[in-house]
Amino acid sequence: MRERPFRTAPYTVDAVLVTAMGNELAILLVRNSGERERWSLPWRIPQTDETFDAAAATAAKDALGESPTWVEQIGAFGDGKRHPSETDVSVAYLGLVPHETASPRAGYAWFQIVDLPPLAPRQRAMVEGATKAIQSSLDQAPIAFRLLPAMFTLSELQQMYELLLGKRLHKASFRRALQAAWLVEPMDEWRSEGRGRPAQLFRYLPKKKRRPHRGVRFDFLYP
Amino acid sequence: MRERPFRTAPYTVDAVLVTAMGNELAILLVRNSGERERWSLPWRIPQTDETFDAAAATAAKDALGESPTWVEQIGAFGDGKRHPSETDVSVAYLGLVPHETASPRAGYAWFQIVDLPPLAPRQRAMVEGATKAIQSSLDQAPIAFRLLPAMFTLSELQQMYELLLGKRLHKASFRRALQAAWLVEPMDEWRSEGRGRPAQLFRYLPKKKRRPHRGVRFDFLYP
DNA sequence: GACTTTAGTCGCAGAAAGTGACTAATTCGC
DNA sequence: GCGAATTAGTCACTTTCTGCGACTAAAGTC
Repeated sequence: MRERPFRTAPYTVDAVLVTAMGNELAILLVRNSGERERWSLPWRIPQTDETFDAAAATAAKDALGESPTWVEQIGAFGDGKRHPSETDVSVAYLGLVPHETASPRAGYAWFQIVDLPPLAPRQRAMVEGATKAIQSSLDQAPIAFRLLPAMFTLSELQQMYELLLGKRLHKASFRRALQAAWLVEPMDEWRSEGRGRPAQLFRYLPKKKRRPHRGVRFDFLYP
Repeated sequence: MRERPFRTAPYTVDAVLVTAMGNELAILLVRNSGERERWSLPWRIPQTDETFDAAAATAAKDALGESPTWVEQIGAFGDGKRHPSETDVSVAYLGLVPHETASPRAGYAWFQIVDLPPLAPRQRAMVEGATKAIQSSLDQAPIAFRLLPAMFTLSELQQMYELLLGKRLHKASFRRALQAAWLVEPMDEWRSEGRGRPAQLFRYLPKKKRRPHRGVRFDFLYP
């Protein structure tokens, strides 16, 4: 922590906006004004009486024009690591965005998470925190569903889980577990993807309508 | 957020120190100086160049003379809710303490979590955040083990899980799952608890020595 | 119309979980 | 000293769940 008088709120709210692009997770970065090829997470200094959550939502909307489908605080970061804003503390948020509805505004761009440009140390820590948060709440929260559009095929859902878990799943087992967990509801619509039999569309089942069931465990992996 | 110049670091680090007392979880509070029956979480304003983690550890040591066996940040709290320190932001930490080694210093006392005295709104939010963090990482992190002394009997471990999960477990299933998960290692010691057959002591198995295994799921409940 | 491609289901074999009854080792009451 | 009570620990049976290959279904391609 540096010693100096604080003239404005001495912390930022930073958004780690995540989407699934191709077969990788991607994160939204914004080009630093002035510097040619320096990028950073979208961040914002909360206004008077603006909550953290609101500041994160605003940062996301500035970047994408849309609100994320899932927003979750992942912690406070500081501990001496540098940040573009020069503040001492940053509150980090994870935001999930379906790739379909996610067109970045000018100056913003998606970067695959495995191939990020250099970031300030504190922001790199926040990205790592976000990926950990995704991993750890994958079977507690509807992470996969929030990265998909409202309606999706079961194959799309399975691919999303395979991406997030980093392993292949067996089709029949995946669907059996899905049914047992009452996570999903069939629609009366089908979508034809060119070749092959058309797939039925499903949507995430709101909690209220669920029957009692056991915890989900997508553990079944392919050899 | 109030508008005013900040003269000191405008945030606190607050510790939610949790232990298992009897058959309930309990939290450590400190009596507010001056006020008769007002209590609050132990908190601390980090010194220059003191990390959050270090500040939380110091707050815990001031309270108990011991470091917690598990320390984990649970997020930043603020959003306009009041706090004894009058700062705008608090970074909350969860600390786990085995009840055996936890003798509070003067002015500090354990309160069962179901029966807390009134707290400032922001601190109440932090307590709720801590209980949520415990629930959600119960099967990812060795929460139960960090609330027990280094050596324990399997009955004690089972009781701890029953406390944390809020449901009864079946003895044979519990032990079978425990074995499959390689979480625990038998010692060459037994402890006689008065009446009944003496119980063998176990300890938490350091990660390195574990064999590959499937995710743990203590799901088996009694009727 | 045969072939390819993707969606979706069936059913078996083996693994794991739920459960009650059993054995083991100690203290307590008499 | 000895049986009852108490707690620890295991066994074996039944039910449920999982891994997985093989199957049927419905579209496009040539």
